[in-house]
Amino acid sequence: MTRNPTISEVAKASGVGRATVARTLGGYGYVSEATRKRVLTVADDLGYRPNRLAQSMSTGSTRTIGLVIADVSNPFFGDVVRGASDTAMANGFDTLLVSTYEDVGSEVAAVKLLVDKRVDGIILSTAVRGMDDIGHLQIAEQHSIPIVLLDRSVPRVQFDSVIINNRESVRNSISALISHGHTRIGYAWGPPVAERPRWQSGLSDAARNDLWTDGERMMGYLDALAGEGIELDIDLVMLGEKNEEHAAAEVSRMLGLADPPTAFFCTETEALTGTLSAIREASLSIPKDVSIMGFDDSSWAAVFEPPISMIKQPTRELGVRASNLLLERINGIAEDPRIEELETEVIWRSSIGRPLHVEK
Amino acid sequence: MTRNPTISEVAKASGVGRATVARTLGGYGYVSEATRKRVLTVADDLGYRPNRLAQSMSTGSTRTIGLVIADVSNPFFGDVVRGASDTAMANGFDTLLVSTYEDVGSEVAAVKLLVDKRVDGIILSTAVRGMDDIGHLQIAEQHSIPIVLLDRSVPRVQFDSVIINNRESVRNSISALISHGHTRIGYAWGPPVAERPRWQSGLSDAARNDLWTDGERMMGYLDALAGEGIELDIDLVMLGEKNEEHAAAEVSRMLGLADPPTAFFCTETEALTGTLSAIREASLSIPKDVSIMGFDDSSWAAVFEPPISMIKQPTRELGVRASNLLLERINGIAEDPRIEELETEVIWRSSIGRPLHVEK
DNA sequence: CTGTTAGCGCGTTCAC
DNA sequence: GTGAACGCGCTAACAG
Repeated sequence: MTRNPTISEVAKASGVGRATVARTLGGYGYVSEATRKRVLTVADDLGYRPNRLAQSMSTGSTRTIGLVIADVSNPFFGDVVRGASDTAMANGFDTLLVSTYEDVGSEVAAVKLLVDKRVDGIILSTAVRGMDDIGHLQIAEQHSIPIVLLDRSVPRVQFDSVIINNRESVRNSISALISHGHTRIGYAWGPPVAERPRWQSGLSDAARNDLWTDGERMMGYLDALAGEGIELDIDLVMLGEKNEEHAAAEVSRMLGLADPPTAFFCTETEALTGTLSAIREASLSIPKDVSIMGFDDSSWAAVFEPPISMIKQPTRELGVRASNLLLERINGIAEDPRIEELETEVIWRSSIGRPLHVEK
Repeated sequence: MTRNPTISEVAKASGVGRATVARTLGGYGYVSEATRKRVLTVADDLGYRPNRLAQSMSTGSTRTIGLVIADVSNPFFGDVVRGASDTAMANGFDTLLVSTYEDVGSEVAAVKLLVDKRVDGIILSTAVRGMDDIGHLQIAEQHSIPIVLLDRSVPRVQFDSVIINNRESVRNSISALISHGHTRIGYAWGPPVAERPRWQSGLSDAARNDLWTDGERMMGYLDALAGEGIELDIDLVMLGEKNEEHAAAEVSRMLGLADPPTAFFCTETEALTGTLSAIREASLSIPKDVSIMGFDDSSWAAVFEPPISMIKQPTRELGVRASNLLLERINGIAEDPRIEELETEVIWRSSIGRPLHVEK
């Protein structure tokens, strides 16, 4: 009848000491079978529920991991979260989720909060780029809370990371487009304008290495062009805001060029829908007039008319791996930081053809 | 240099009592400006971080809410989670997320866990149907942890709930299809077979009222048919497993009937892609041969050929409202349980036409 | 204004 | 086998 029976109420009600109750309920130490039974039934009758907060206070472990990502409502992250939290849960951990919307300030606040809540570890898809401050990562480290980086690494520091072979997969796909005869390939979307000097020519690979997912993909595009001796035409790269509307506008712009693209490579789902929208608007047909290739396979891509070729990421697996790395760290398996690079898979469908007017 | 400076280490280092430090750091009570400054800088130098666990232990509040849903990787829930957790975070709460995959056992475990972790409230998209046990909801109640039901209510008990006007929106859309001349309307997908006797004729509305999202939608379908004097043909309803493959198989089956459907209503995204896949397979064209209507608008539906008509739910708003209701409860605003029913919006696109062979 | 002290609920050592 | 007692870090009375 009391509202939140504690361990000592159970003790009182069953006529034993608190420690005995703690032992039976905790399943450790010696307890006579008789009293064990009794305590158990009494606890059940009283509706006893252990207070995990108090447990955490004395054990120093919350059995909770923090998951900091850009945006849960983005299908990519939705799948990542699923993989990560399922794996965590299967190991007795639950997950505190925070979305940062690519805002470094929010990320810093989130990590601090998670540290304060004493999570046992953090999986982080960081918003940090280039030379941004990483004090929050150090705070976690200082509290010996392990961090695993997901989808985006921070080359300056060594953390366990799980990433995708972005650069290589884009390079290969673009090369394939080129071997189909395309030389004018529109690209939606590119990295932030602020990073432009970094991926454009004149930088060492080492400097370029401190790039993000989008930077990596852009590098793949550049690699492929360079490999085939095609010069970069910056007019074919979408810069600026990253949303469907802007993608549509930029693709429209490109289609209006004197020498328009005969193919488009889209690095995200929204970039793809924006592109498709612009192509639709221009009454062009795929793949007769333009070829299309996207990133992140979705079920609708297969039923689209025509079905769209996609680079498919092992999205859920990304989360699973991150959780596993984190759990190993939490369990004190202290090796050197590991970086796992997962492979993408290209799903060829009929959205790719030969350009109408092959350049001489 | 010590690893996790506590409040008393800060006290020692700044030559004052623990309480004074607690007051300055906690920002309550009186502290002279001079000592305040000193304590603050000392705390900063030491890299002091409050232990939220300890705080929660003494205040009895964790500033955390639990969010129990079916599946984060489902775009619908992804958006719900976004709305709910953003709203919570804006109010200083973070969210513990658990997916149940529609398994009641997982749900029960999740709720118990959240209770044990002493979350301040729970938002629950329950897997409970019909007369399933709801002991876990009572456990939470007993610990005076408020619960807000989301997307699915449990009519037997009174909880704050945020739901969609499923029945009405489906009824209206089906009626519209009928007024276009369709009388054979395929339905993918229906409620579990086990519930069949409940939504089929012969039951009072009260009994039917204890249905789920899918049951509600099915009722809308039945309402519309009944309103136009069309008899239910159970062959036009997809039952059984709920996934894309089975949807495709069922739609193929329906298309093979002597008197096949001239329109399809799809209650979920996967049901829709499965349906589109089957239609593609059969080389039928939309809307000439068959009309299509879906639930849950997605960005690709607008760029599809032809663009697909959709019932759009205020998905994110669902999460926002749930959070707001929960926060009000947490803040002790104790009114009677409220049920908020949100409106859907129908987005008419060109996937709907007149049937080729109008029934006489 | 400031320091002392008693909890919060549980894990755990150490005698009995 | 079992119970008493201390500590985890912090909040909140209560004296001074």
